[in-house]
Amino acid sequence: MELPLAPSAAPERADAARNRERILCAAQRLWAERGVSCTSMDAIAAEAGVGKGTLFRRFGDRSSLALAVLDVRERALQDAVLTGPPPLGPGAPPVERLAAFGSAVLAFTAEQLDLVLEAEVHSGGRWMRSAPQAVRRLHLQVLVSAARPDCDVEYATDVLADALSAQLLAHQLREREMPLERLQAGYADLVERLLG
Amino acid sequence: MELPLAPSAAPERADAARNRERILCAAQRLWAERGVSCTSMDAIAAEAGVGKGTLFRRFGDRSSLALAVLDVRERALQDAVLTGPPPLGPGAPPVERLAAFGSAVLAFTAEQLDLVLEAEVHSGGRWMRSAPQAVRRLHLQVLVSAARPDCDVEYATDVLADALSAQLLAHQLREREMPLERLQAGYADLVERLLG
DNA sequence: ACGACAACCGGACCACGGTCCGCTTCAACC
DNA sequence: GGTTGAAGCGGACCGTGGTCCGGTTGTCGT
Repeated sequence: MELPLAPSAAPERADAARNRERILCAAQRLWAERGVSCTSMDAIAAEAGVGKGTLFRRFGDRSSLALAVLDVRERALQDAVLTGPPPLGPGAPPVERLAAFGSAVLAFTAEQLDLVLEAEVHSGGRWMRSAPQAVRRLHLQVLVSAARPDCDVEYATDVLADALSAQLLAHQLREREMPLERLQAGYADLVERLLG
Repeated sequence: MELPLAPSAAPERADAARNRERILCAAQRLWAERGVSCTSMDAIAAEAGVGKGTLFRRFGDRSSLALAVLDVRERALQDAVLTGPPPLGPGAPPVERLAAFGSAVLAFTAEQLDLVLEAEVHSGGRWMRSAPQAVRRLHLQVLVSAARPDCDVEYATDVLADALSAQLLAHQLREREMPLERLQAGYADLVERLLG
């Protein structure tokens, strides 16, 4: 979560770092134990032994905190995409990579649905601009462009990104009770139809 | 918003009906004047000359009120779909009807983006189950099924419905500054690719 | 006209997310 | 070690969405 956009960014003070870690741990623990929607920010601050102000200065708001908690796992996924074995990693044809990417993201999101929902939904469009989402989008766009440059690449990318949203996934998984495997297959089919 | 699910539902008391109307008007007026996100429920209750409790008992919560305000216009769209001229109404081949439907919904949503966002986003998945959304979904599903019964109809329906979501539209319109016409064309292309 | 009951009303009340500002603590430099 | 300036801290505070319950008002049967 440290964002040293410029290398000249001031280093973090020791107590600040310690508190950040404590908050992250507390959030992870409480959200896992009591559920995301049943855990207030006050409770997290208290669990971390920290004032409310500290929490909010560090993380801005609730959905950003969720994003920060997700960040570690997200990096693992990014690594697998950038340097892992095909078809998720480089080496396979674009359409196959897209299907594999969809599968991976769906699985990732399904594993921690509530958390991703928190980050994605209650953030007034900030989600789309968040770092991990931007990376995902870029990856999709590159592959779409490689598979079928003769179409509206941006629009196709939007559709493929949106089909992986936590909201849609939550609806499909919980309301319509569609199993994950079916959604993964459906996404693969969508990719094939759209770009194949 | 009266929901006489069973015809035997108790009739509405006169003052209750009057208050419901006043609230609906006040909400419409204030939201139009000051913007959706800048208008609190307190303000609406005050403008309507009604207690807060009345407002919330009638409409449950903020997003449901937004839904109620949208309801009138939604009906017009439904009529056009069910009894209007082709290609939006009956008579055209399914793929063309789907493209026309997408166009209409996108235009409808774009016209009142903030309101639809309010109804769609801040409602913990209740949006998907709302009456208008259910009708839209059913319509999509029938057409998809007619156009291409040999695929995962439910999944395709989900994708086509999701591609019309206000969140995606807001992102495309505001963040990426894609003009509405482009999105309508993109949707038509999506339909063609997916089902043609 | 009147009484009785249910539906309805309204605003006090609560919990929560988020802000603000006076005080504290760190760390860098003498 | 002492001084100093700034980064950091925490909890009082605010506005908002949403709930609750004692009092009121409409409606219906007589």
